[in-house]
Amino acid sequence: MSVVDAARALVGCTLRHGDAAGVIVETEAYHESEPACHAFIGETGRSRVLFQAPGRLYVYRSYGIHALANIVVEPAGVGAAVLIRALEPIDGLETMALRRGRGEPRELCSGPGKLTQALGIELHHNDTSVRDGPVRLGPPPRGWERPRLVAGPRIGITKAAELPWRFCAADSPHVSRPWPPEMRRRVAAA
DNA sequence: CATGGGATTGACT
DNA sequence: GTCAATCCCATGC
Repeated sequence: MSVVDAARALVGCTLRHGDAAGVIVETEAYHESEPACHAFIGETGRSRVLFQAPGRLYVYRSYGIHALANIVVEPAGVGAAVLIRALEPIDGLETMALRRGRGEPRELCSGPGKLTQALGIELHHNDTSVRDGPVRLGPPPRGWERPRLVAGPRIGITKAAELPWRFCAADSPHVSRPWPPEMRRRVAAA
């Protein structure tokens, strides 16, 4: 599966660490062929995990402060991953609130740095498995309707900023940054 | 070994 | 709207 298809398909799936869990409502795709991806420069100490077989967790420190979580996709040898940018909290909200220092549900996981803090994902989770490891990817919750998706440019990057590789659950109040309705482009749910 | 940049957030004007 | 915090890593000397 291409990393862009994977980014679409991951919206609606669940991410869990211990008792804290949420439904993914926002993702971005990163691929070695474009310069915003950490794998663009090739396989280095940092990007090594991106070239692993699918299903590894790639965690790195951003701006010296935040840990950002990605799920590695594409076959081994191809550097690509999906950044998890926002969750709708569904479990362990009290734990999340303690870690975040604030309790409003929309402030718990509505950003890539916020959700890792809320779930307790740290750098030592880098290169663990999302199937067997402490941080696990799961199917959509029972009875959960697959959301309509909207696509747009990725947030906060300076290179390859034109690619519409950001995917959000339409109208979710838990996305990191909504964009105006006239800028939205509908895409088919994967 | 020194330096610069960054897939962010929260506080402040 | 602006801006600082803060650290890992890649690069260059």
